[in-house]
Amino acid sequence: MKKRVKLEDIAKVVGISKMAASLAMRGEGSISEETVRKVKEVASELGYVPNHMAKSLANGKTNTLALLVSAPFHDDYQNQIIHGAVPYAMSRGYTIFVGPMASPSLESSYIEKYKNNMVDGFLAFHSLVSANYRKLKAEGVPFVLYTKYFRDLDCDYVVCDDELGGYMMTKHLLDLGHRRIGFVYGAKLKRSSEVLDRIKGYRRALNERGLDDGERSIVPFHLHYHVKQMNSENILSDNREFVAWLTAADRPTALFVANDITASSVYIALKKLGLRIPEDVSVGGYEGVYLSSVLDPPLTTVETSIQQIGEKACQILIDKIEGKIQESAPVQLRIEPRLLVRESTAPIR
Amino acid sequence: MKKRVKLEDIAKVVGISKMAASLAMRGEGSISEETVRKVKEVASELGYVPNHMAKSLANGKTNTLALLVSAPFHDDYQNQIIHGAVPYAMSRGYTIFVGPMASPSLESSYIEKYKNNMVDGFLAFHSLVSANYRKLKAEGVPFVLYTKYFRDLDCDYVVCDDELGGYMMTKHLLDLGHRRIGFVYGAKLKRSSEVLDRIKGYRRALNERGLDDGERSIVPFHLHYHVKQMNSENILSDNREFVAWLTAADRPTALFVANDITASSVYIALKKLGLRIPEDVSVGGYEGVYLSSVLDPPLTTVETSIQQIGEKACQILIDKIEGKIQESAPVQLRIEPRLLVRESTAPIR
DNA sequence: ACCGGTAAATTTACCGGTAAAGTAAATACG
DNA sequence: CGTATTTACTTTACCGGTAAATTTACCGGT
Repeated sequence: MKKRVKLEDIAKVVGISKMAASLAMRGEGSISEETVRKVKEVASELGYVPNHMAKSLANGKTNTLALLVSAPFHDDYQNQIIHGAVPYAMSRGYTIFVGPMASPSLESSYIEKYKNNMVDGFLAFHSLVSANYRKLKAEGVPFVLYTKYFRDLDCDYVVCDDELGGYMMTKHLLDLGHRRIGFVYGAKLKRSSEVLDRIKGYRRALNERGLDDGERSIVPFHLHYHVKQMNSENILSDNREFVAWLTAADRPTALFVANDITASSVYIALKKLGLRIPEDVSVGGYEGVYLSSVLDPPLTTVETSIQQIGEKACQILIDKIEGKIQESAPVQLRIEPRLLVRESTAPIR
Repeated sequence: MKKRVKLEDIAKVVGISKMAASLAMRGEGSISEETVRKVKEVASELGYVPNHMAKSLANGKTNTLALLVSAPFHDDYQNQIIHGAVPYAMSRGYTIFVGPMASPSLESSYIEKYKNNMVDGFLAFHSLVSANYRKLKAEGVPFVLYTKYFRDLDCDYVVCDDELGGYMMTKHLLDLGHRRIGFVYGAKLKRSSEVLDRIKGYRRALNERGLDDGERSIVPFHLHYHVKQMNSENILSDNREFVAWLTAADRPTALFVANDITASSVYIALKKLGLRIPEDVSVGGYEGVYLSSVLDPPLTTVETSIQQIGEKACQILIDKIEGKIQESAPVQLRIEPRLLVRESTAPIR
């Protein structure tokens, strides 16, 4: 195995100092066109590849970001974030570490990596605890949250306009004639900003028609991520509140489920209860992931451009890192969602 | 912002040379217990965090791996690989770059990163071209393939025992009395090792009953990844061969679909054709991703422990990098799958 | 008192870049 | 024509570690 080619080798061939070669390669400083040409020629002849570690060590910048993703995730939400962020980052010369937060402690340990000089900043799908990020902010470490933000911490984020999305879906159901519209959320996501905002939009729409009854029509749902065998009895016994409500005389005629994957579980539960979608109950979802399109019937949902969220978040992060965004006020973006009407919602009978 | 603490700072406090501090921190060389204790104490007091870049530059090892994942992927297959690999890697002191192969050219450009001294090795879900990996092998760069391997390149890999899986599913369908069993694969995956092996198992099972009719019952299926609106007319018009076959007099009574996500599209097509699952056609899938459990009816599938594949592949890669595996013969692992019988397959009527 | 051996460090050099300051020759300016 | 400014580099020092060679001190044995 022949030794790696380094700047010095090029310099020697061209007959200049390694510093001149360095400048020539980067097109900085004042180096004659002639020399630049020669250096680049020799570099490609010798197959020169810059040593990233040396570069990073020298200028204290790694051109690397950490992308913290949620776990477990069984739809393609996080995939799409990755697909939005990574290629964009590449196009700007950055690589991305992906950190699935299999356990809460992992989140902190990823964040520790920053301290090792491994990354220049974070893209984060945060867990409930804001402490980690409060610390990052205090230390001036660049980070951008995606999909959900902290209500008690002012920082950069890119999210879907969930309040609007919540409003749109509820409006859609109201327009179909539904009056008893339930809101169902995955029990574990209880108080995430995205759920809270969707609820806000939901209640605003109800309010406009004087139908808001507070928290009463908002119920949690325990979903089964690891349904390997279809022992779907569990799905009913684990959701007594939900079942009681759906079998009551004044059961809701429509359900707005906080996200598609939860909706997929709700579908199973409704079918178990003998309720047809949409004849007996209309169901609306949120996210617009692939999953929603293969459910039977195809799920009406609020589609958010997930890839765009990933890309935008990445863009903001890099801009901040490179000082292209100066204002001290945080960048807070809300991407407008789109109502995607399919076959799981129908006029009330 | 106060300056980072470095080894020299610790050394100065303890009153030794920075080299001694370095050795003490790593527990190498011969440093007195007393000194080691003191160094570690001071280190934690001062909040010392080693500089990863400096370390890497000095010893030519980055403790970083690249994980190349496929794209687009709309189920949780790649997620599970990530979840298998990343935490395991962390536990051995490695971090992982994730590279979605949004375009074929990206694959090469990720591989180039190795040359920048950015990673010690690769975990790869390869595209069809073996050239890249042939080159890696020639250069002695460690890499482990997962899920699919090259038939024309002898290297390390961890895959599902797809021949066995194919056999198991086909046997299951035969045992249910089916005699005309079609094999359906995603048109784009045509000749990947995993599909070929599943076909091999499928044909072996058929052969045992003298039912193998060669390639005739093996048809491609064009699936719709981006079904945003449910214009599922396309799904039929894009799959004329499939439709013709399923509407013929001697249509298959069972379909073995090469993977769950394709099966989800096949479901839609079958429903469009007015064929009930499993009453009219039994359908079997492969992979056992979450998606398969929320389809209606829940899909009978061949479950492979995807996370385990990710973890194993990572383990082998790290072992190779660290020289814990010496034999020159490649490590080639086949993880045994499990038949997961749900409701999409039933005895022939 | 002399020797080899070893524990506990230290010194030197290097990994492969970059920033900052310095220099020599060419060009511009009043 | 002499000085200021550019242009095109070079030199020096440093980023924060590590490997390898070297030093120092102490030990028991003869």
